[in-house]
Amino acid sequence: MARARSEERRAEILRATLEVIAERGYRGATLGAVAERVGLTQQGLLHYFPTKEALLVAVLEDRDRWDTGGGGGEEGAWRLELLGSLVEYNAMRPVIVRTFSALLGESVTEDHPAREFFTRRYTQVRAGMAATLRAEYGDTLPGGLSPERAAVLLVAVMDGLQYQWLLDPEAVDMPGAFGDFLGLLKGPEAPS
Amino acid sequence: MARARSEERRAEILRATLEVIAERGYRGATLGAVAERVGLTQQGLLHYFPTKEALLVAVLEDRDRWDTGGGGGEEGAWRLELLGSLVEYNAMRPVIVRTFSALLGESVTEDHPAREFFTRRYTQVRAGMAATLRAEYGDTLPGGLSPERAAVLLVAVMDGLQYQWLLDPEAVDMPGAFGDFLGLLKGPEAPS
DNA sequence: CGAAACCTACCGTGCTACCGGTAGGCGCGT
DNA sequence: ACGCGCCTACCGGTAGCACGGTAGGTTTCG
Repeated sequence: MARARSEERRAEILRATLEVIAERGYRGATLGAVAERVGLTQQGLLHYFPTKEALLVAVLEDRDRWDTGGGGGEEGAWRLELLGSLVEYNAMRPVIVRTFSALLGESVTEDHPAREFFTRRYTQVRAGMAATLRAEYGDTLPGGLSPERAAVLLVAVMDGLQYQWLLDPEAVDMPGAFGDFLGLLKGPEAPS
Repeated sequence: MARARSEERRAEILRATLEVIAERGYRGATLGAVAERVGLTQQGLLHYFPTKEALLVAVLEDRDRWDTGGGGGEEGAWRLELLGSLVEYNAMRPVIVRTFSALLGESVTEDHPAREFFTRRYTQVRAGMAATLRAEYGDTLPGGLSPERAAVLLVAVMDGLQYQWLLDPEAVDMPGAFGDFLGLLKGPEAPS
């Protein structure tokens, strides 16, 4: 029972950390703020995660499990049609989007603990997307690009849209815009 | 001479600030680090810019002048072909790209002093792009999108590519990828 | 002389992290 | 059955540092 309670606590803490990072970024986040949100003192929090950085990597690993686990096949093999739904899903989870957009932004700075994570993650995701595209369209997409080159753009559009959407949700229809892009990739439809 | 020297100093300071933000982000940047880089004490620095935030807005205004001034017409009317060159130019200025990518990332957090700047800036840039696209292609792009919808994607691709490129410059050919996207926008070429 | 351009000294705050507790539960030997 | 010791889950105190910012000088130049 104590063990279960402990796991539960850790999950609470991770959720709270996610929120706090969404609000202030990693550098702006403080152990005290996270602790307060789960009803602990800062010292109690450090009992579960020995350092601030440990907390961050736990959040990152959590995410990693989540979207390599739910993604279907082994190497992040998203079905192409499902990508649109993913974006729609994200549009309903602004906190998570904010967290990872903030972290991505910070991660390009020096010695940031999330940098390696994101670097590796993006190469994986690009490879996965490229594989999916190749499986679906062969070596040349309808738009004329190779799967690898299209994959870079696909990822770029997803990230870039998130920033515009976070800054001004009213002005940017994220899922719609992503759909537009998918349309471009698929090339000009023959009939109607 | 003192006046000239002063202006010169301020320019030095802004350049140093840009560098420090590129390395540590705004929140991670410290007045001491900026001061050291221009050979001042932290208090000497505060003589020129009374607060840390004043320093940031100066950097932002500087950028604003730069790329509304150099952009050609009034409302950021970039010629479409020049966008490719801009991306190539950026690929040679990693420090600036890093600075603004880091700031963009931070700006989605709460109470960030750059948030309003980015929000306004993006609406402007989108509008400018849309105007350019409309001038060049009319109300429907070859790819089938309206100028406004294409503008969102254009901006998203530029930003998204920057992050991938900053994290792994070897793996991502930023100008090439952007060229690919422009190709998609322009739709399938008729002849060859 | 007077203003601009600094510097030295200092303050208050906030943050991470360590040290040393304490309270309760649980196994274990006798 | 029961007490002993250990483990988990915390909290109070605080060290140690870095940061942003203020106050008040001092040099330097016109």
